[in-house]
Amino acid sequence: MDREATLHDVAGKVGVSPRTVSRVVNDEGGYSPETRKKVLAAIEELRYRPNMVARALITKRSGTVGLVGGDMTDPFFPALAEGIQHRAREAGQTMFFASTGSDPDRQAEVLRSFWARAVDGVIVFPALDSIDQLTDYGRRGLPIVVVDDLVEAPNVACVLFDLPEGGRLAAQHLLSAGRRRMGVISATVSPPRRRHRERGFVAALTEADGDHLPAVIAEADPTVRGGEAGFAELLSLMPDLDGIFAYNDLVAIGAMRAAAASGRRVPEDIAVVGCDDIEMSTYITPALTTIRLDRGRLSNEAVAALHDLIDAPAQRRQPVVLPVELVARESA
Amino acid sequence: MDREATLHDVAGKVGVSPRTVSRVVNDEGGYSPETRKKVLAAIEELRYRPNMVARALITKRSGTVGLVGGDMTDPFFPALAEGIQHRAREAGQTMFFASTGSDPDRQAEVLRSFWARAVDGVIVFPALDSIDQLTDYGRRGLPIVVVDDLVEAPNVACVLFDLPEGGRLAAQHLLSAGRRRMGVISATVSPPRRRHRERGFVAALTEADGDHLPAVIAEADPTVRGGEAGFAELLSLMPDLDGIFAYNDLVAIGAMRAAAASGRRVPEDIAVVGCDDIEMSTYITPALTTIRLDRGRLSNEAVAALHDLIDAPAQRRQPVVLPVELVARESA
DNA sequence: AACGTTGGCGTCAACGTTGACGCCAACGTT
DNA sequence: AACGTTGGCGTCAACGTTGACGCCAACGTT
Repeated sequence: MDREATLHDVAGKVGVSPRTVSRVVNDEGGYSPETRKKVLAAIEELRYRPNMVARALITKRSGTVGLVGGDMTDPFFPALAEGIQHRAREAGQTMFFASTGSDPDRQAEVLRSFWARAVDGVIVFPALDSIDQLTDYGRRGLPIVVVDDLVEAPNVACVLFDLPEGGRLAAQHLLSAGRRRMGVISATVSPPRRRHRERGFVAALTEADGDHLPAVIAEADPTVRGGEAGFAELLSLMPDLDGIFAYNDLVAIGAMRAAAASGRRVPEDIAVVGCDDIEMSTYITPALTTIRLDRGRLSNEAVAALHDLIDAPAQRRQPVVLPVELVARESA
Repeated sequence: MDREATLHDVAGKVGVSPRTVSRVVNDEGGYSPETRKKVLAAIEELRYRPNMVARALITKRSGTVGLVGGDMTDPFFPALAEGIQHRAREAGQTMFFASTGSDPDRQAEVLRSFWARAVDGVIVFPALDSIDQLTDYGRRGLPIVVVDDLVEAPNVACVLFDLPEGGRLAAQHLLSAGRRRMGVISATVSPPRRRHRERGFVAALTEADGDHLPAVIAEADPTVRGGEAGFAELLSLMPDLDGIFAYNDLVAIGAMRAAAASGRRVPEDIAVVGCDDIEMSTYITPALTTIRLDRGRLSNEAVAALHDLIDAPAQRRQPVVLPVELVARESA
């Protein structure tokens, strides 16, 4: 438990200046092959590791990225965090993680703490009404990748799924299964400007021919329990409901449970389409028909966009839009 | 996007030395109320935030904790990470996260990177055969909380669930439901020294009176697919199997699926008990009987143990053992 | 032979803090 | 009146790096 070795210790051992050791450590060049060999040997022997804190203080690069999520217990999230963490590690970076519960104040606190720790960039699942915060940090020079929203600001890049298309696919699937009286369960954590799924769904219904009714819309927490409540709300708006498009798979599962509890069969009486394609959706009975969002793809694109932003700030870039697909199983 | 304000800027504005501003920022005392007020006003106006990197360089405290997990996509994990992150944030700390896939080399890499970034401590779900690593870092002065294993070393504290009791509860439940030919699906990622569930289960069977057979044991990945494979393996060892205790709920779900696919009914033909009590277990059909591990409790205890260790290193402490309970649902 | 270039270093200062120490005026104590 | 204490600061150095710069010997060029 003695002190960690520093550049100075290595330099002393080899008989060169710390600056030369630093050059070797960073592969800067400007040293002879023999010096290099001796330095590397001393590094090995003393188990020297560069102190990232000291390095960060002067370079303003800490080798860290922050992930700001809504709620880790949302089953959509872990695979994403895992992917992002992987990619970041491949780039030699370590990942901070914090969740906001979609609360803008907590998001502000999280961003402050990340910023004070000199993160090189952050990937954010924005909390409610927090665009100004993000714009502000972008202007102050923090590279930010925003997921699932469009933010126009310096140092901000956007990566989103084509959720309107997801809504359209869900609507078409339900329509072609003969459903005529449909409801959407939206999420309270999703502000109006981010209701892309819902917009796509409603638009597809509006555009389609046929005798179907316009969709009714309920709002709920994005959880199984929320789905149960959302189902009840939809039912009160349209008692003979025959199709549901849910904000995510958890909500869809909740809706299916509530449907079963009310004596309705899924999909015979009510067809249900979810969104996300979490693992559970395959294992549930009936297996859930859903809009698949490719989380591996999202992780890759988000990290790539962030590194882009870090390497070449100031440059404008187009939002990255990721395709979605409908996975037909048993529930619709 | 101009430079961030520093102590120096605040000091200049107020007309005191940076050291005095630092004293105010850290509530050290040694300044007059009027000075304090002026300093706070200037801090507000300049939007000054202490630079944690500079602070960490000299205090050797970075205000960060690291969480080293096996795999974020294991549904047991997110609630835990969420809880830990919460508690850490309450203490003003930011959380690093990295997963190892239970690979000791990756764990080594993760610990190196955390250490280089001066984490104040880490909470580790140890990878296979990685106790020496942990002992080593403990000796070098890193406070470590190890989950679900016993490690005797300086700066290392242990928090574990009473898994032997979990195994015992599962065995008793299956026995009292009349099961006589039982199998255990263990996990490949769990080294022999950490097979507490299995030991408890087998011990309870051995101790119990009756005409039941000794348990057969299969090994599998701790996933649904693993559970399916584990079921097949158990069946090949004991074709008329009537009870299963699975490493975790995912494995139990896999076993139930394989049982159904083979035409067996759960629980009538084969009773299945899982372990963890993940959310999905309530929603699956049949709902899973399982050993509940209280993850909120684990988060709290782990963070508390870590802060204990950080505040008073060197001191010996007892492992914290958390109780478990059996939740009877439909599958057994 | 005189010159410019370059390889291989070293020196110094700085990043933004805090620990250690010192100083002085104001005050209380004897 | 002389003294010790304490409140309220300031100064300086250090944490472990890297950027900027300079220096010198060795070499190639004309």
